[in-house]
Amino acid sequence: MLTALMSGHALTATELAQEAGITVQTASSHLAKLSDGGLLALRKQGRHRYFSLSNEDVAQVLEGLMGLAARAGHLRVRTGPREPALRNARVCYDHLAGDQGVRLYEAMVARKLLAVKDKNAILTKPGAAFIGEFGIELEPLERARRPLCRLCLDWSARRTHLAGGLGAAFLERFYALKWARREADSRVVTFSRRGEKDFEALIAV
Amino acid sequence: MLTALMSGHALTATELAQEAGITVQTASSHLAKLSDGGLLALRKQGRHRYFSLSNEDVAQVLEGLMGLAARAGHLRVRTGPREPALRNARVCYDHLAGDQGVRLYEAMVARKLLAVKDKNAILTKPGAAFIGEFGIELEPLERARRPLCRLCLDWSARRTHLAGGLGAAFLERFYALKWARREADSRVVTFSRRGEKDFEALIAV
DNA sequence: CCAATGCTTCGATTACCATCGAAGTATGAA
DNA sequence: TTCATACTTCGATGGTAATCGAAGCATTGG
Repeated sequence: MLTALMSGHALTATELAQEAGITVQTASSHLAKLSDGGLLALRKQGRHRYFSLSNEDVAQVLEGLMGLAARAGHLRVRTGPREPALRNARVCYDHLAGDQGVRLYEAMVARKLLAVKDKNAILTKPGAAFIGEFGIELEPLERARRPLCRLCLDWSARRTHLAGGLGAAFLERFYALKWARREADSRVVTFSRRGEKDFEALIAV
Repeated sequence: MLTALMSGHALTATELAQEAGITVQTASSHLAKLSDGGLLALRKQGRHRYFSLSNEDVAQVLEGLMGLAARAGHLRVRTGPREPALRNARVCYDHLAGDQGVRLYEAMVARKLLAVKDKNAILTKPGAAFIGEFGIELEPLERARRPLCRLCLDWSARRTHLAGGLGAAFLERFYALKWARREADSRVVTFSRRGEKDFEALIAV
């Protein structure tokens, strides 16, 4: 919820609950605590209650915390109880989104397999070697008209993951290796126990 | 423990446990988590393990967090389980120390009843009015040789509270009003239920 | 090699917090 | 008035984390 408020916009309790994937009751209790703690400002407007970060300092500290988390590779956003599977791993068009998608992307950036500049990603030389070792053929992807690497924003509009031809290739490879499969009638991607372990090893630094 | 490490010195697990008022076992588990999280750096030296903040950014973020907490008046340090009463309120020479002592001091600073400059505190005009209303006679204190306002550091050497003639006068007044009493054979100061409430009201902004 | 010191790991207990259904309050619309 | 919407409060539940005693590991000094 705090991350959502980093935009600077004021949001209602219901919107924030949706953002966080929790019920309004739960959100209400947390928002009350955050307000009491002086982190949030409250503006009543009719039957709506708009919450926003109380000042620039709060945003600054959050920015700092997120920076520390990102550097340590611990940006795994703690998922709410609502639809946890969906938040963990899901299909976004034809590539992997959700926590696992974000982790894959961030690990690749951290290991300099991807070079990100101006919201565009480029596969580095070590990156090309990496995907080759993982069993993805680079050539046909490069020949295709589709861009190799694109960045995709999560619904929360805060978390980036890898899309484009390479993103799709990764997911296909996960399917082929039986690391994961797609649930019927759902966007949920389920990792097998074994697959999860191998996936962890793949993205480990 | 993080606060203790803000000094920039590296400290051992045992020292940090003492600082936090917890056992070494508990400290060890927390230190392991903080290290895993990338907040702490570890230097082994013989049978000692020295922990320190891993980099300047961590210190920066902590500083920011403490700033937010201080501004909101929520600097009440979460006390460990060991000797909680002692940490909450105790006698330091002849004035109030522990969380309650710190809160009193910080509330007075926040309300500009005390002006702090260069680690010296001065009672402001509103401050003089405040203590008068509270039933402390200023004149005899000012005539005494003892300094009116002195700042005293907690054993943790991180938390400031009010000492000097005024600090002593406050504690005396708390005794006189039956807000608090000193436990026998102990430095612990116990607030009555009523006294706690009135104390809260006194320091409320 | 043994004892002492510094620290970690294990296991069990306890306290606490998040969570959400249900019910209550407040505002606005019909 | 009555209903609908937005939100909070209450209460019960389950899960999780802090805590510490006991035991284990590692280093040093004798």
